[in-house]
Parts: sequence; C-alpha cells; structure tokens
Amino acid sequence: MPTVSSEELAAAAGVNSAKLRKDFSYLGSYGTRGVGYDVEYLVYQISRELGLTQDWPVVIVGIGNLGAALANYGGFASRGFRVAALIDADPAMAGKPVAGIPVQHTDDLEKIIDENGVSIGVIATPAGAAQPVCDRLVAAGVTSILNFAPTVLSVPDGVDVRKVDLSIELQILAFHEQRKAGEEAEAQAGAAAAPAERGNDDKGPDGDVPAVMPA
Amino acid sequence: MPTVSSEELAAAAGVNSAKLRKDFSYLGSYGTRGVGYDVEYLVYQISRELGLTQDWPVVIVGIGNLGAALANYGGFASRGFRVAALIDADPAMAGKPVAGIPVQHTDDLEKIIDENGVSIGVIATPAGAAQPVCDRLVAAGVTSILNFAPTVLSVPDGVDVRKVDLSIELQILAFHEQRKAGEEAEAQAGAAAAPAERGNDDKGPDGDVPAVMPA
DNA sequence: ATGTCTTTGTGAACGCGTGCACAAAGATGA
DNA sequence: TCATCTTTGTGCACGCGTTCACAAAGACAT
Repeated sequence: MPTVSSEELAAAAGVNSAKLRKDFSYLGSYGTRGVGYDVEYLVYQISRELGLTQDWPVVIVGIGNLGAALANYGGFASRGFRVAALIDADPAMAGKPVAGIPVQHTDDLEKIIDENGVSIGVIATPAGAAQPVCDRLVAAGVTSILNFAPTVLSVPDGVDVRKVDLSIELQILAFHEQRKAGEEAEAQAGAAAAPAERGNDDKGPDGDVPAVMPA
Repeated sequence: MPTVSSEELAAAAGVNSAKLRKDFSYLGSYGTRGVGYDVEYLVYQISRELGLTQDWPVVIVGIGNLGAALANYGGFASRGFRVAALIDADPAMAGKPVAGIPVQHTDDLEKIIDENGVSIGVIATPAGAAQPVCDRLVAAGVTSILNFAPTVLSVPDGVDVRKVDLSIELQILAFHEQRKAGEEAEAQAGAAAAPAERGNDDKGPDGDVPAVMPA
C-alpha cells in the first residue's frame, strides 16, 4: 500500500506539516500512525470533499472570444465540470458549434437550465448584458454564478457570485513591478480598500505589502 | 471640497472603519480630522500607490480565443495597461489585426520586448508552448509574467509569475454548491469509487469550511 | 477666543490561525 | 509478548492582524 507522511507532503507543498495534518483531520480521513496516509484513499477523500467526484453541468452565456475560450478550456472536464450548453444572444450564432457544442439562443435559457439541472452558470457577456442574464439564470434556478463581465452583479440571498477580473492579476504584477523598480524613490507603503462583491479572498501581508494586496 | 469619512467608505466597502483608517495611514495620505478625506486627493494617492498612474506596456503571447479576449478586454486601458504587441507562433496570423492591433510573429519576440521596454508579459498559449515562451520572455528582459496556460512555469529569482486557472473559481463555486445541496445526498458517492472498508465513512465536523478552501 | 462637535490616527486588547511539542497509536522486530 | 520506532492527532502557546476605544486635531458656531 503506497503511503505518504505528512512530513513529505508538507515539504513538497512548502507548508507546515502540523497544519497539514490538522487540515486532513477535518476530512475525517485518518492516516495510520507510524506509517502515514494511504495515497489512494487520501486522493479520493480530498476529491470527494472538493466536489471533484460529482458531475457539475454548467452553462456558459455569451460566446464571444472569452466564452469560446472557456468552452475550449480543457481543465473543466478533469475537474468534474461538464459544459451542458453554450448560450448567446446573437441569432447568427445559433446552431453554430463551438468546441463541438452547438450554440443555443438566449430565448431558450430557462428551458436549457431546467432540462439539464444546471445550478452553476458562467457569464461571459458584455458588461451591459450581465445583470439581465444573471437575473434570468437565478430565476431559472441557478444558485452559483461565475462572472467574467466587468460589472458587479446583485443577486438574492442564497446565490453565490464570484467575479473574475482579468486585469486584477495584471495589476498585482504591476504593483510588484513598481516596487522592484522604485525602491529608492519612494519610501512609503500603502493600502487601499476596494468594495468586495461577495467574499473575495485576500491573503495576508508579504513583508510590507498591504493586506489588501494579494501576495 | 468633496470629502468622505472613513465611516462612509467602510460602510460602502463592508469593512471596519478603523482598519480602513489604519490602511490609509500607510499611504501617508492625511485626512482632516472632523471632516474626512479629500476624495480627489485620496483617489490620486491610491492610484499612484497601485501603479495606475503609470503606463505599463504589456505583450500578449498566444492569440487564440483567450488571447483575443484579453486583447479586446476593455479593463486594461483604464488600469494603466497598454497592449504593446500581440504575438503568435502561427505565421498565418501575422499581420492580421486583433482588437485593432496587428499580430506579430514569435520570431520577433525579443525585438518587440526590447523596443517597447516591456516588463510584463501575458502567456495565453497552449500548455506545451508556455515554458519556452516564458524562457524567451525572461531572457528578453520581462520580469513579470501572467500565465493563463495550464502549466506551472519555472523562472529564475527576481521574476514574478502569477498563474490564472480559470477552473479554480468554478471549483470554489462547486464546493459551496455541494454544501448547499445537503449532507444526506452524498451516500451514493461513497459506494462507487471508494477503496472500501475503511471504516470511517462520515466526513468530519460538518459545520466548518476547511482552512485550505478560500472563502 | 472659547467651547462644542466631528472625525482622524493610533495605542492597546482581543481573537484567531499557525506552529510547536508531545502523548497516543500502530507497525515492526526480537 | 515486549520493546522500540515512526508518525499521527491535538492541546497549548505564541504571533499577528483586526477591532476597540480614546486622545488629539481641526472645523465651526457663538
């Protein structure tokens, strides 16, 4: 039986072994003292806890460049996601296959959600279309939304929204780049607060990097 | 002079006003006691600290769906980013305009970096091409890389890499979705693939989210 | 001027997560 | 069976960030 010790895993992941063990203890996945963790069992438990063993049908609304990129993205299938449908408001797109999946018109949105039992929706529309699309998704039964449109969506309680802003990561890089370049010019550090839509993750400080700026 | 109090800002952002004031004090941007913060001055200070007042030329390598989506993304310009060049390995793409910018061939990568003084590169290539492209970018002088390819890049010290995995956000949504769905419906998941007879089939304390999963 | 009122800036307390250290548990060999 | 060794699971303490609470500072009215 192939096993790993918390020490090995911690070294590989660059974290503390005690924390790793404590986290594992949450899962109820018990290792064997004197031996370590059964690799196969551990992988299964973590996969299950993260939802990787389930099949999650998702719809992508807005099949522009970004929507098409998402439809083609290979990483989804291996994480338990299945693109149940592609939806676009442009009638000219209807029927045209993207990533092997025929695009359907927005008119059928509710029907598609219902028939496929979709609870997760991805919005890749222009900013102006995002909120109306969001409202229809929610009304049709979607309870989790991944928003790529540059708008803050408002949703009723019980619905999760995560916003992906492609420029934020760039901004973080630029922030560090600025510090690389100008250590001698300005000796001041700072921070700023940005309105958060709903529980965005932020990490602790790295040296004297402000708390709101992810490391 | 239009002003805002830390209390107003904190309420709007959903954070604690004391923390906000403490963060602002890092900037050295002084508010006025009894009045609040001068909005215009505050905006400028934060913009400057975050690097928004600078002009950051970036190159995007790999003009597929995702690269094109990034090139078209409107949020960059307003954050101080300027797409200096689009680069692709496909000779058929060369000269073809995307988002108004003509695509250039990978052969000229070093020249483009050098002539435009680019220090930030975006990689939107297939996984296999990412590391070679990364190496060339670094060799040409790029010190910050935003990686959309599903690969872990290795870079020398002094170079920052941020990896964007489009499926991670979805996975976080699915994780929460799984918890919404209920704790009784997962009996079926255990029977199929589990390496059986491990006794303890129940998951741990059901109340809390494991520390390793972002909120 | 002087007093009152508002809001900042910050020292200090609090709470929480992380890491340490160790007892308990099981493996292994004599 | 007993001793020894390895590694887990976790109580406890420490450190750090967040929050509280208040003195200081400036605006404004009298």
